[in-house]
Amino acid sequence: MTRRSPSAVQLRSPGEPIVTIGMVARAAGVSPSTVSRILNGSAVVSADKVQAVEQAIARLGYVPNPVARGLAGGRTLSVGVVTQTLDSPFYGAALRGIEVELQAIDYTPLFISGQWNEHEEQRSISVLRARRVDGIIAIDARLSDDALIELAKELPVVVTGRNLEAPHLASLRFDNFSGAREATDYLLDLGHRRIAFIAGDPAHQDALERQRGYLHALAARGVPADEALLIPGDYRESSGAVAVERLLQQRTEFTAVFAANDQMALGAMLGLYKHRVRVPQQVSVVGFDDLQAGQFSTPPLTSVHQPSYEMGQLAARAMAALLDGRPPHLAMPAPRLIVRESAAPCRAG
Amino acid sequence: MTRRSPSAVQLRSPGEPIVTIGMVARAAGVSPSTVSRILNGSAVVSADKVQAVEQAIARLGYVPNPVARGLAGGRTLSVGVVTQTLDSPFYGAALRGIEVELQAIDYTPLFISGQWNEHEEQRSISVLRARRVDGIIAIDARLSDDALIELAKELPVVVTGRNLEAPHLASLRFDNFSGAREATDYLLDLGHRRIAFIAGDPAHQDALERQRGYLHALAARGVPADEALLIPGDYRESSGAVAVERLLQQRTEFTAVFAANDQMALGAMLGLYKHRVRVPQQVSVVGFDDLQAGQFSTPPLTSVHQPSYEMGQLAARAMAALLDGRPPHLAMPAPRLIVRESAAPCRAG
DNA sequence: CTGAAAGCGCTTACAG
DNA sequence: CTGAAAGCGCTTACAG
Repeated sequence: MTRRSPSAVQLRSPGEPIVTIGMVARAAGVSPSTVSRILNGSAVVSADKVQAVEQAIARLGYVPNPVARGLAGGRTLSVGVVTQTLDSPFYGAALRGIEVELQAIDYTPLFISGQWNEHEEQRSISVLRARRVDGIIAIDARLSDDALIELAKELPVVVTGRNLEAPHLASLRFDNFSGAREATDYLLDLGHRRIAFIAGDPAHQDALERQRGYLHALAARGVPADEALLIPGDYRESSGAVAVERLLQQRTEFTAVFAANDQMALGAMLGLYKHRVRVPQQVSVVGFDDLQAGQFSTPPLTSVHQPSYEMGQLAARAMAALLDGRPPHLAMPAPRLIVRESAAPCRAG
Repeated sequence: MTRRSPSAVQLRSPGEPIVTIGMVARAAGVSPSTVSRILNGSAVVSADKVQAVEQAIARLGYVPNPVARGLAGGRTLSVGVVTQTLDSPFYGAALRGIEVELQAIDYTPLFISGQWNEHEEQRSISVLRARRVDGIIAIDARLSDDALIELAKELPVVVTGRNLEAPHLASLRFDNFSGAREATDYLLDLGHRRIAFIAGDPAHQDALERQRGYLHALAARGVPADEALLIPGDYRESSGAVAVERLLQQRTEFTAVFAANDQMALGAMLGLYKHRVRVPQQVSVVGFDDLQAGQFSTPPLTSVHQPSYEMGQLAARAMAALLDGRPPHLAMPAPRLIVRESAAPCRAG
C-alpha cells in the first residue's frame, strides 16, 4: 500500500458546496428522517411535507450520497457483475444490456473480469463483496454450483450459462442444444453429409451442449457420426484454423464445417482460404453466436444468433426481482439461425 | 423509485460475522485509530503494535470496509472509467489494462459507458461523482476541453485521445498522424499510386489525424491527392463496404485501399469480395487499429497497431500519479505497422 | 405520520 | 507514538 501524502487529493468543489440531507430537511422544515423516508418510500408521509421536501430537493439540487446510504442502510444500490473478459463483443453486449436495465432502477453495475479463471473469479467476488454490492450477476461463472449456492446465502445471485435452483438465486441459460441442432439440420437440408464439427472448449458447458446438438441432428437423420470429423477446439480463432489444417492434412473428406462458435468459424474460413478452398463453393461454414464480425467476414457468416444483449437485460431484471423479494421471471429467447452466405447446397458427389 | 419491501434483502453471512476495525483493535490491544494508521500508513507506529495488529488482522481475516472508508475519509479508493462502449474489442483491451493496473494499487474501477454521446457522458460522470470516485479516466471523451478542465478542478482526470494541459489533468494521445503516414508509405513502397482512403467519423479527432497522415505521405512522394479517392466513412464496417461500392460504381481507378480503421477495412474487403475483386491480388487493403478480427480475416489484414491495452495501463498509472500528487509520466508507444497478407506489390500498369 | 437518537465502520484533527 | 472524541451523510428502530 503506497503512502499518500495528505496533500494529494485536496481539490474539491470550490463552486457548489455539497448539499446534504440535513440541509434539505432544514429548507423544507422537516427532520432528516422525513426526507429519508420520502426518498426511499419507506413510510407514508403527508402530502404537504412531500411537496415541501421535493421542492427543497429541486431547489438545492440535492443528490443523495450512495456511500453514506450504503453505510447506514446496508444497501449500496450497486450490483457486482462478474464477466469473464472485458473485451469481447459477445460478453460486451450482455454487459451493456445489464447497464441499461440496472440504470432504469437506479442501480449501478460494478464490472469486474474473471478471465475464465476460477481463482480470479473468487478474488473478483471478494472485491465485490468488500465493496458491499447488493447482489452479484455472474456471467458464465467458473465457480462450482455449490460455491454459487453458498454465495447466494449471503446475497442475491444470478448466474448465466447453467441451470441451478436455490434460494436467492436465479439462473439463465440459452438453449445451445437446439441452436446447434438447428444449424446442423440446415446443413443437412443443403445436402451435406460430411459435416465437420469444431468443438468448443470442453470446460464450457455450452460447448458440450452444442456438440450434443450436432450429434443429435446427425443421428435423427441417420447420418453416421464420424470421429474423424469431430475436431477439438478452444473457442479461439486460431483453433478454428488449426482444425481445418488437421482435416486437410488427414485428408478427411468433408463438404461443410460447423464451428461451435463464430470465432472458430472465422478461423476456419481463414484456414480454408490459405489452402485455396473456396467458401461456400467448395466447403460450407456455419458458426454460432452471430457476432458482428461474422456479418462482415468474407463471405458473411451464417450463424446461430445468441441474444447476449437480451440475456444481459434478463439477468438484470432477475436481479431486480431478487432484490425486491419477488420471484424472478426468466424466459430466454429461442435460438434462431441467421442465414447469410457462408453455406451453400452440397455439390459433392 | 420502486418501493422495496423491507424484508427483501435480509440474508447475510450466517457463518462468519463481519469483523470491524474495532474488533481488530481489541484483539491487538490498541485503539481503532492505531489500526487505521497502520492500515493507511498515515503515521509512524511502533513496531510491536504494528506486529500485533497485523497478526490480529490475519487471524480475524479482517477486510476494511471501503464504504465506511469512503464516508469517513473522503476517499473511496475507486476511480470512474468512462468508456464509449462496453462491447468493443478495441476499448475493451484498454479497460482491461486499466483494471489490471488499478488493481495493483488497490483501487477499483467503475466502468460506465457514454455511447459516443456527450449527454450520456455527462450523465455517466454525474453517476460517478455521486458515487464519490476519487478520480475519472475518460476514454476518447466527447466532452469539450473546457468541460474537462472544469471537471479536473473537482477531482483528478485523465483523458485519452487528445492533448490537454491543466492542473490535476493528464492526457494521453496516440500518434495517429504518423501511423497513417507509415501505412500510406508502405503502400507507396509497394508501388501503389492510386490509393483510396476511407475516412473515419470526422467527429473523432483521430479520424482527422489519420487523414492528414495519408495526405502528408502522398504529398511527400509527389503523388497527387485525388478527391475521388477520398471516401467518407464513419468507422463502422458497413461504411467500408459502402465506400468500395462507391469507388467501383464511379469507376474510380484504384489499386489499394487504406481504411482509417480495421472495421471499415474489413467492410471494404467484404465489398470487394462481393464484386469478385481479389485481395491482395487485384486490390491491396490496409487498416488501422490491429484488431483481433483482422488477424483472422481472409486474408489477414495488414494494419497499424494501436496499443490500446498499454494505453489503458498508462492511463491508470497516470491516475495513480495524480492521486498521489506526483507528476504523471506519459510516454505513449509509437505506431507500428503489422504486415500481414492483405497488401501486395502493385501490378497495375 | 414524524422527530430525536443511535449507529453504520471508518478517519482525522486534537491533545497529550 | 497513541487514544478519546467527533464526525462523514445517511437510515432505522424507538417513541410518540
